[in-house]
Amino acid sequence: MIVKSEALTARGRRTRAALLQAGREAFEEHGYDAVRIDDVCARAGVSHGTFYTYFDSKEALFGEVAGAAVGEMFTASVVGPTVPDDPYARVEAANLLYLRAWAANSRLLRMLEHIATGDDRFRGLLLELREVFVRRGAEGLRRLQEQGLADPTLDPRLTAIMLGGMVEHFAHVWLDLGERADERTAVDHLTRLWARAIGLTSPSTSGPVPYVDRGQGGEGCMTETDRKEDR
Amino acid sequence: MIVKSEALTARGRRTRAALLQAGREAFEEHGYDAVRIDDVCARAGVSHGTFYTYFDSKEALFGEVAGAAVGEMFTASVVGPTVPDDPYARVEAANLLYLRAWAANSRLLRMLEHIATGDDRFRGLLLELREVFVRRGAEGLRRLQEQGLADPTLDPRLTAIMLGGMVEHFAHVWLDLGERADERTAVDHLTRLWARAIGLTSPSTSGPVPYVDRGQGGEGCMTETDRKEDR
Amino acid sequence: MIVKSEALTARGRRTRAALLQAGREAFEEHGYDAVRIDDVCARAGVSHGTFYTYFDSKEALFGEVAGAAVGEMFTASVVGPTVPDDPYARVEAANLLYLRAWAANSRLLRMLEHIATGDDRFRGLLLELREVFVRRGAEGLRRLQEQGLADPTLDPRLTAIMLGGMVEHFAHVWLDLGERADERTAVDHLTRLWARAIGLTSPSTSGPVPYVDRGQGGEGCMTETDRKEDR
Amino acid sequence: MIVKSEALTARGRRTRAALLQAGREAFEEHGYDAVRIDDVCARAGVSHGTFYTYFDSKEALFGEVAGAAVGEMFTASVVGPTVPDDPYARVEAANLLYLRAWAANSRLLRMLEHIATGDDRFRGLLLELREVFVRRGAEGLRRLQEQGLADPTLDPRLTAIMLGGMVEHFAHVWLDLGERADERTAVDHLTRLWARAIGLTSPSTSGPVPYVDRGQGGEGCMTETDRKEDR
DNA sequence: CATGAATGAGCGTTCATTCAT
DNA sequence: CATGAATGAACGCTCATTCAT
Repeated sequence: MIVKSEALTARGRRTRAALLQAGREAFEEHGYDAVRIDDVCARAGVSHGTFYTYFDSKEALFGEVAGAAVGEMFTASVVGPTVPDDPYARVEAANLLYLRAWAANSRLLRMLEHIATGDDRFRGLLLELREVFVRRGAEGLRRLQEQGLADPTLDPRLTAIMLGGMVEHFAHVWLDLGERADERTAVDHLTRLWARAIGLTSPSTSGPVPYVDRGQGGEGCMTETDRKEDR
Repeated sequence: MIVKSEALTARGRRTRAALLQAGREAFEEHGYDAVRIDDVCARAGVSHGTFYTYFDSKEALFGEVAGAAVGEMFTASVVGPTVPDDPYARVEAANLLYLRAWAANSRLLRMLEHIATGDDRFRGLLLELREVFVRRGAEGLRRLQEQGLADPTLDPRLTAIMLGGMVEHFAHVWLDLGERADERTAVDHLTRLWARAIGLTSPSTSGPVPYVDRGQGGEGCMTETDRKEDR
Repeated sequence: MIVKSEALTARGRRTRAALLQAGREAFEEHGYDAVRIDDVCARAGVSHGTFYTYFDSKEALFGEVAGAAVGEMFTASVVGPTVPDDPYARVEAANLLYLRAWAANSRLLRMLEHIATGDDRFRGLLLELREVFVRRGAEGLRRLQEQGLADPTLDPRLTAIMLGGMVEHFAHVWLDLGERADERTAVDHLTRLWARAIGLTSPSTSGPVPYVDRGQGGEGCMTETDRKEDR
Repeated sequence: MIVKSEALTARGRRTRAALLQAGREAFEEHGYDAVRIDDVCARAGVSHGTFYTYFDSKEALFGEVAGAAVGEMFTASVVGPTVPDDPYARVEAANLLYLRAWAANSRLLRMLEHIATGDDRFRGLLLELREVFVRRGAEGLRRLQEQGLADPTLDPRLTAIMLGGMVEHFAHVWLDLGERADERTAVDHLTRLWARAIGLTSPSTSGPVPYVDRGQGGEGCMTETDRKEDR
């Protein structure tokens, strides 16, 4: 994706940034199709023609906006070294970060998915984004498997796609479709499901003790979570 | 959604059906925006003006097409009584059916998601579809919990959304984004992840024995599945 | 050049003809670039959108208009059998017809020349037009040569191009650039120059006796033509 | 045509000359309409805004470019005193020079013709160019008539226009439309046609003896020229 | 003098929808 | 019922020209 941005003066950089910002807001508010170049220009406080000084087309603008969102996803969802080395805690931290990163870019990423359906240039961007997350997840799982902390019979890539998809999809349902849930409960559930799905065995005892039904009984140390009523 | 279909002659019914079928095909092939009324009419073999005898607008046509797809999803994904009463087997059957039902309607459902973003009428249809599946899943889980076969601390609705989302999202990645995987492996993984995530304890011993790491050691009775290499 | 004209109703045919006529007039009056689709539609009494029911583009409209003009040139400039078999008389008749045919299509043909410069589709039309006239002229000359009535050392094609060009160019100067001359004098001069250039020898004595300077004298039976003063 | 060129520094003169040269090249390569001020500036190595320091508009630039081309036509096509006083030889020399002068300015002159159609300022320039050549031709013919070397019944101006047009038009067909011919043959034909058309009688015997059919026979002292086959 | 950012009028084209026949 | 001609609002994009720095 070639970008019109060589040799800009300070003023030019300001205008370009204003258009980019205005574009991002407009796309988020109204969706790709509903956004008119005029809307973006009005919001950025420039005339119609100025837009084309900085972007070749509406599509090009979206390309940059989406690219920025993708970049933010990458950086925002890295589980830093602050988080303790406990696997469960790290999964939990990752889920939390992912939910939040998605929350910040939800609308744009949905748009990217839609546009990518019919445009190979955007399809590339989308697949790249996806691949980074899939790789990261698969790598994490493989390490756990090697440490004997997770079921070694699971295919790392497939599993990463499936469990990563669980989180992503929930984010969509929660944030875009209005499913009511509080963040803490959501992250707690996601993490427990994830951890147990891969058979995660905590080396330490930190984190909620994963449920293991040790027999046919069915009783155990459960606390009733806030049960959600149907709307 | 009011439908223009009262009192049609036989000929009229045939024309209407042709338009509906043509519309469905056109939407699936080219996507909502790219479809022109002309395309639909040409495919149905009627003149441009005739379209408006049967549908109020392009949107109305899509409404019916999407409604039909939703209906198919409902009927296609009911796990029949043929499947044995084993919980694991029923989850597996449900996953297989859901993957296949999605495969048959993938494009239309993605379109419905997209259109629903900006149109409340379609949003209703989408939420209705989602709700049926969520209810069905939550109900199933609650039953297992009551039978002591699944972790009773999980919120049924939240869990159903998350695990259902896992399947749905994987279907999208697999079918729409071209992730390579064979159906058997996919269903196997989805089912194992699902079953273990809820702490499913098979009353019988049918189905792959769920992996349970019974201690700190990490050895156990696992069979190596066809490990998939990264692409 | 594909034409949008299959299966038109009487009404459609009328509208199309109106647009064609309106287009021709507009092009002739204002030139290709200055003509707006709106102008054409207003003149034809239809709305803007209707234009595109019948023509794919402004260029397509011009293609048909130019094609019609070219067709008229062909038919209008055929020296009929009414003209006596005298070579000189036939050349004269041809020149007169050509001048008049050009007069009727001058502006359009100049536009065709201009557009053809940058567009191969129109270049083809232009070359075709030119070729027909060149062939016709070369053929005529060859016949005269075979009859021993014209200089056999002249290359028929080259000569036809040059003398034909003389007439065409004069038509342009006369009609488009406003050079003042009356038709009779113009045709008379063109014909005499043409005839003498190829060494035409009249078999009969009809027509103005071609000037032949039979020595160094320089006297002869000449009538002073209306001498035109410089402007 | 007022020109922005008073009181330029050396640097200014260089910039102006660069723009002029760049403009000429751009016009010749892409045609008036297709040339963007940006193209010219880029080619001249100056910024967009600088253009308007030296020229009032794109049209003004073309005016100067065209003016220069017209000037070159004037100087390039003067038959110098080197050419012997033989009339035929001088006509031949003039034709050759004219063909070559046209070759050097063909594209620009065609553009001038086109633009002059709708712009009176350029129309003036065009008519001036034309008038100079017409005058020159008419004057030459008049001299020959007075010397008794050419048909005195021909209107000098009209004849000059017609025969001059023959040469000019051939140049166009040859150079712009790609008619194949070699220069020598072309000049030979043009000159023979021209000479015989005005009934030129050579005082000397230099040059190809003009074909004169001196009776009804049709034989004569002709030499077969390289006969060109139809393409 | 040079720069290049900003301007904005202008135009070709699309297509869902209406309606006379 | 079917037809298909007519409608017209809407929008992306171009580019010559201006002007503050």
